[in-house]
Amino acid sequence: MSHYTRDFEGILRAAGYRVTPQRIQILDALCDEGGHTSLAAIYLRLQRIDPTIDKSTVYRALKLFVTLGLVVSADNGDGEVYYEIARVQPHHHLVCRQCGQQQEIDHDAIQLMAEAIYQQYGFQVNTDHLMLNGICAGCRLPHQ
Amino acid sequence: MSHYTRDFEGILRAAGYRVTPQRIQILDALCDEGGHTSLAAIYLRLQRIDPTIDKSTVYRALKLFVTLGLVVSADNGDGEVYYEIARVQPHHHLVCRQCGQQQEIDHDAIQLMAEAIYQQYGFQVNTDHLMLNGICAGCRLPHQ
DNA sequence: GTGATTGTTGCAAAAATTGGCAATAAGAGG
DNA sequence: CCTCTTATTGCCAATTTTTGCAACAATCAC
Repeated sequence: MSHYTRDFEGILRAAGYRVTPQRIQILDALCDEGGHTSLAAIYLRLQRIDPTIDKSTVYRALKLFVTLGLVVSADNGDGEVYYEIARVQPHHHLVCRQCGQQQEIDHDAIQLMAEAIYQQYGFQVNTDHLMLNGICAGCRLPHQ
Repeated sequence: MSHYTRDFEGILRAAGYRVTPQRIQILDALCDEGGHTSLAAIYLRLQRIDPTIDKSTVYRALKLFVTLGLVVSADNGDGEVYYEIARVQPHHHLVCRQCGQQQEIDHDAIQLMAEAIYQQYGFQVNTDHLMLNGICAGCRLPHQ
């Protein structure tokens, strides 16, 4: 599976975990779905490929991937948790409270904050994937 | 109940919601527990005061308080979600991945980031209560 | 390959969270 | 104070998420 951005199998093995077809399929599903994907969507997709995969396996795999940093999870605010393959260069999202639209931003602004915190508190922040709420420019300004 | 930092009842009423004994008791529990409190802890405490309060009522009340901004919720990373009375001056937490210790920080560093994002994207971030993971100074340095 | 070791899986049961609904009670208006 | 309106509650059922465990299979040593 060459569409992975990282050597997931190697990372799994290096951490002492096993590479199973279920885990590979779950990673594949995450990759193919592209952007943010919910657990329900992943499970549905897997069902079509291999109906014997249990939902608890998906839960466990996703939790493992998140703790390993392979996958990044975020709560959209609508209650559902979304999962996404972690990129090498982390990025973040601005979610508008008004229109619900999401905007990706890069790491720069976050990096600034992380450095300030490091200076002040000696704490090394690991900001993989932030989800920031607020009001986007379009909604903030009265439409003219 | 004068130990509230804000006029919760007024805020509830102003938003068209009713002030019920259940909601007051849940707010009291949040206040008295001080720092971060889990839903389970709140429910346990309420049971001793009034065993007729249903768990679903606690879920609903907490969800309402969060959307109203009266209460702030954060995922510690250990799976459990924690709730806390929102302060007027928002603050944030640094959670160490190694030792699990939490450190409170004030809004300054976050404010900086929010301003940078506003400058660059026109997006007005609403950062009520952030939970940042990383490595604290004690764990990062080899103990000497 | 073959066998041993042990992490993983699927299943089922348990626990947590959410949703529907009739009865109740908070708030408004007399 | 009484009545009316309707948000809220408690109860129950449905749904989602987690957990325990025996069978299975990935990995390693040979």
